[in-house]
Amino acid sequence: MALTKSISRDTSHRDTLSRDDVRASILQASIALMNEGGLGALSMREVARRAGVSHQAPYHYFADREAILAELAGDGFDRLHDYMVSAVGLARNSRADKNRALGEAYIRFALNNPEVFRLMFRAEMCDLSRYPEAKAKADRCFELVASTLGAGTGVSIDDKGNPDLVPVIAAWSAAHGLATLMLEGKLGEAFGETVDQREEAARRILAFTSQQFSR
Amino acid sequence: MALTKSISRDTSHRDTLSRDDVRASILQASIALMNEGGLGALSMREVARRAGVSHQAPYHYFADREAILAELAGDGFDRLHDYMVSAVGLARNSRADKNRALGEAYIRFALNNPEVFRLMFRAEMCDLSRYPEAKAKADRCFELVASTLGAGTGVSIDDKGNPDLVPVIAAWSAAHGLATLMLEGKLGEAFGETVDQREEAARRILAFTSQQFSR
DNA sequence: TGCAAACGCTGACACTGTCAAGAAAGACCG
DNA sequence: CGGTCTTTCTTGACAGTGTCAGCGTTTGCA
Repeated sequence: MALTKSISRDTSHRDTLSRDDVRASILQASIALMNEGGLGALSMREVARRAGVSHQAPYHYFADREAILAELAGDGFDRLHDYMVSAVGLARNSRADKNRALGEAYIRFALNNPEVFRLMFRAEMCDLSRYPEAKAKADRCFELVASTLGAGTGVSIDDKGNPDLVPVIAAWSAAHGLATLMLEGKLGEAFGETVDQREEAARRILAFTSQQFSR
Repeated sequence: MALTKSISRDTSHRDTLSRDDVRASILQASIALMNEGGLGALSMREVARRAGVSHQAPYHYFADREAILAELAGDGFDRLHDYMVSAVGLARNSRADKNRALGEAYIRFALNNPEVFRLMFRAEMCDLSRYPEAKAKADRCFELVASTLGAGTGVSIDDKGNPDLVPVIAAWSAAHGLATLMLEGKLGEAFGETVDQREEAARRILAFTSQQFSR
């Protein structure tokens, strides 16, 4: 993960901060701000203040605000990937179980990391096409979803040789929509206030959906 | 609709703008800005500039920026309601047809009004609990969804006398997730670039979903 | 050693949302 | 009619933002 990478020139004997240290502290301050006050509270100047550098220093590491957001989004996709991989790995061997585990992991990630989830799925926050690294991490997530769900729904090949993504997208949409609606509070408080209660509610709804989708 | 209401004190003999005219022009400028440059481009000062008033005038009609957004969101929910009502009315009598028409209308609205759709479903944009009028309009949409889909999936009543919303939310999530993913460009360009092409793709996916949901 | 690049700072600019205070104009009341 | 109150709208200010420019200092390398 970008935050903890320690590959750097050996500058540990110096008492000043190494390049990577500064970069890491900028990212760490960004994450803290995002989690405390939402994406709106993530300002370049406040980030710099928290990182203990001048308001201009972050520009030596990131071209602009969007570049920081892209880095955070990339990390988010990596972590979502972890969530999903381990959930699918733990699930029993049945395809239906793996599919449900995938959806549950997706929603668990969203509820536990609301701000970064918003960031990851909002086009105007960072245009991923301008940040190939982050885009690759996003694509990796999509491919995991497609290969897991695709295997489960028996993806067919159309006459052009492309796999039929319709069932994959349908199932992904169901999980993504549920995550989004819960995150934005559009389902009311009927489903509990704690994250645990909301996860349990999401599980029930997801169970219904995946039951419908399994024939 | 708030934009066209003309109930006002009779001040038409004056050559200056009436109160409602100013209010309407502020809202109109807000909508134009939102549609031109996204929600980020909707600033109080630019709105005032476009409406031809001083930068402070809008504060006599709206407490703050959020109040304008709440008004726009309310209008959006009214229009979404119109979309859905007329689509369901036109559909054939079968429950499945009405359900599919509802979902298609939902997505058509989202694709044709992307910015206001984003606004309507983002909690941090305007806290609807602070704007009861807009909240009522949102609730009206949800009730329409619940009554249409509920009738279609045979809503059961739990032991506390509450209807079982699980199937309703599951179906709503599927449509909402698809709308969101398409809107934010997360499904790639594989589904076409024009709104028409994307609507057609959405119809195919929605058709698959509703087929799965109908037993 | 010398030099160029990387790094970090201060200062400035245009922009934002919003508070404060005042001016103009209509409404209400004696 | 005169006086006062309220609404409407103004200009001015303040703190905050993202980011460009310019200037030192440090670093890595030839």
